[in-house]
Amino acid sequence: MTIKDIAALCGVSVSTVSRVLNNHPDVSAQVRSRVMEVVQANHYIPSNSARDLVRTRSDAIGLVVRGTANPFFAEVLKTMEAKVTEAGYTMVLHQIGTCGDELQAGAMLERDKKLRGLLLLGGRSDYTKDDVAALNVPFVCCTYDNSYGTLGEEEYSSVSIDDEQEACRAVKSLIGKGHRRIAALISARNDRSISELRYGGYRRALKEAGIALDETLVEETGSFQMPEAYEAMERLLRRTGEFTALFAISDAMAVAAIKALDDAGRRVPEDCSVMAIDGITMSAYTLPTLSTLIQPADQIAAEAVRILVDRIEGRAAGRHVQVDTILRPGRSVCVKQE
Amino acid sequence: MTIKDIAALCGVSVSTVSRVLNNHPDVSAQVRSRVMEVVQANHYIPSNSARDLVRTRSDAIGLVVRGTANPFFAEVLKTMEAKVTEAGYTMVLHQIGTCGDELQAGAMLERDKKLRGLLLLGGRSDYTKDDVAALNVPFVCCTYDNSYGTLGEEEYSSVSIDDEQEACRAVKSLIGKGHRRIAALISARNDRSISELRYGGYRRALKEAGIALDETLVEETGSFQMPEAYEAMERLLRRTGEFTALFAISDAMAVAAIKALDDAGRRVPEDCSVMAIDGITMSAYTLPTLSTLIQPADQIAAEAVRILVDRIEGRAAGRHVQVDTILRPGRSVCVKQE
DNA sequence: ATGAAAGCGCTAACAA
DNA sequence: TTGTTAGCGCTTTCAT
Repeated sequence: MTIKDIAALCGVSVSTVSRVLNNHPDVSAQVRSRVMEVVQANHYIPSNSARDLVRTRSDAIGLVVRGTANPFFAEVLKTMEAKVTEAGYTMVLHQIGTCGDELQAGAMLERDKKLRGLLLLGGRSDYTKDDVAALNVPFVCCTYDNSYGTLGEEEYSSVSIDDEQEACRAVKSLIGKGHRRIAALISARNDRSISELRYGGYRRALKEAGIALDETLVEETGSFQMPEAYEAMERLLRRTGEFTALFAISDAMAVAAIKALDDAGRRVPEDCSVMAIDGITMSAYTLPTLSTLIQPADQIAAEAVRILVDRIEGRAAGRHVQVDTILRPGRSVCVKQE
Repeated sequence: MTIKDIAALCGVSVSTVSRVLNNHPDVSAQVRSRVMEVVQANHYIPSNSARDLVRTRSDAIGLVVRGTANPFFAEVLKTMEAKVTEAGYTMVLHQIGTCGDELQAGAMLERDKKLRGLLLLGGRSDYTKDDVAALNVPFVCCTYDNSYGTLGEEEYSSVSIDDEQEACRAVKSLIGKGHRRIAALISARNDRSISELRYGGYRRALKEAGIALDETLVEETGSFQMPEAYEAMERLLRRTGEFTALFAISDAMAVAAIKALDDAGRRVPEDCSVMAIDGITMSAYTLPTLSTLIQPADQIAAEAVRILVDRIEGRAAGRHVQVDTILRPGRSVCVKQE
């Protein structure tokens, strides 16, 4: 069933049908309702391929999300959609797996949907100049920047928290409670991800407090999933129990770690305080509730859209915004017991 | 940059470039590498719109997922993708919001991507004949069936758990531990969703045990989110404390309820046992770990793909499979205390 | 092994 | 207000 069939069925031309379908004003009410009737009756749906192909320009902003599982992204996404609409654009969402290439996906979307700009959520931090050459529209990296890459400040935009700084703050809050033996649960020491940045903050906090780094207190999970975090925590506890606090680079990992501690007979926070970064909804409903630094999803989303729209409309060059986290006190941290 | 530009740049015809891009055999190695070179150098990406438009048939199976937030869907999705590939098809994923229309989205995908079949994950349970008339390929409803609709058994396929039956089983397990005052946390009594089905199972379990239904023990959350579940539990506790066990229709709701109970000074499971249905990863890492009936994601996914492929290849009519849940014992249930 | 040309379904000039 | 028509970028016969 094509637009031609509908036209024939109605006894009008394809352009008239097209006009009805696209809400163009100059169609008589009679013809309009007759066409709609036939469209409904035949369950006709226009081909987006044909539409996209013929349209030379759209008001679409693309959002490429990497990693479906991340609950934090769901919140960001919601606000982004609202802000994009508010700015008079439409949003085209595209999800890819953890191993997908967000720049390639973005380039395809740009091509197919004639995008005006691109929002990248949860991507890699090591783009090269050649990588981004595939993109011909402005783009904003959300929740990460190009810390490990070769891009100049002017060549892209970003909105994120200062991962190193905030991790440092989290660990210092633990130190402020009298803790000096502080373990760390990270995904990997050198994976060019957020983990590496936050691990750096952990090390700086210790250093600035005059505490020597003890590598036996650091455990790598190899992923951001709860089962792996639980197992890593078991390994750490098997190796040493010599710590009174734990810093985890994500909420999900912290919650799994709390269970591992509990299973090993160590109460949280009495025997071990636990502090994390993320601030997802779930960790506010677990027992004990998690003490964490919240990444402000709404603010990140709003800022990202604002920057992108500014760039699209020619009002700005590459801009880089770092938003502050907000401390969400839970019940997983207490002052060091004697 | 179009295929024409690439052709011109290489000094060959568009058909030759097309052949290279689609890995057709009859192109000389020389020409092939030259074309690839130019494609790379110019970051050329073919237009999917144009491709989809001209292709009359594909090997694509569409998957429409309703509700991004659901962590259970992520697991199902993964297995589905694997099974679809294994069967020699490619998968096209399309996510829609909770308020989106999965049948309309499916029909669009079918049109655009020339689908051979459709997998529906997390949709409504009340399709009418006219609703599904928009679909011209076989489809399988996953995690739900058409309990409230008007479809005949032959008109569609489904893979799900028996929600009423499994809820009944969950509540009976509580009764088996000596509980008779069992509260229920549901999303709504009559929302034509899984909640209504599971609430029916709750009522039947009570009835078959000779326990009168006490509506004051039933609380509606109005959503499947944790904050709403927590608030609903607070309302319930404010109204009455007269129960020794709680049945929640989902894991996430149960975890939030446990916190509400804890905040009200009621220990789980000593003062109140909690039992749910879902079996998501998260609830195995909260304290106390949740006792729940697991929906076997892998099995549901595998079964759904198998049925769909059978239908596509003409080997079967509408088929309806109900898979059993698996009890995952946690620490949230114990025998009734005196 | 390569090229020429038709046409997928639609929108948007341009005509009438 | 309505119809005619030229492409959008690509794949695919059919020639060569």
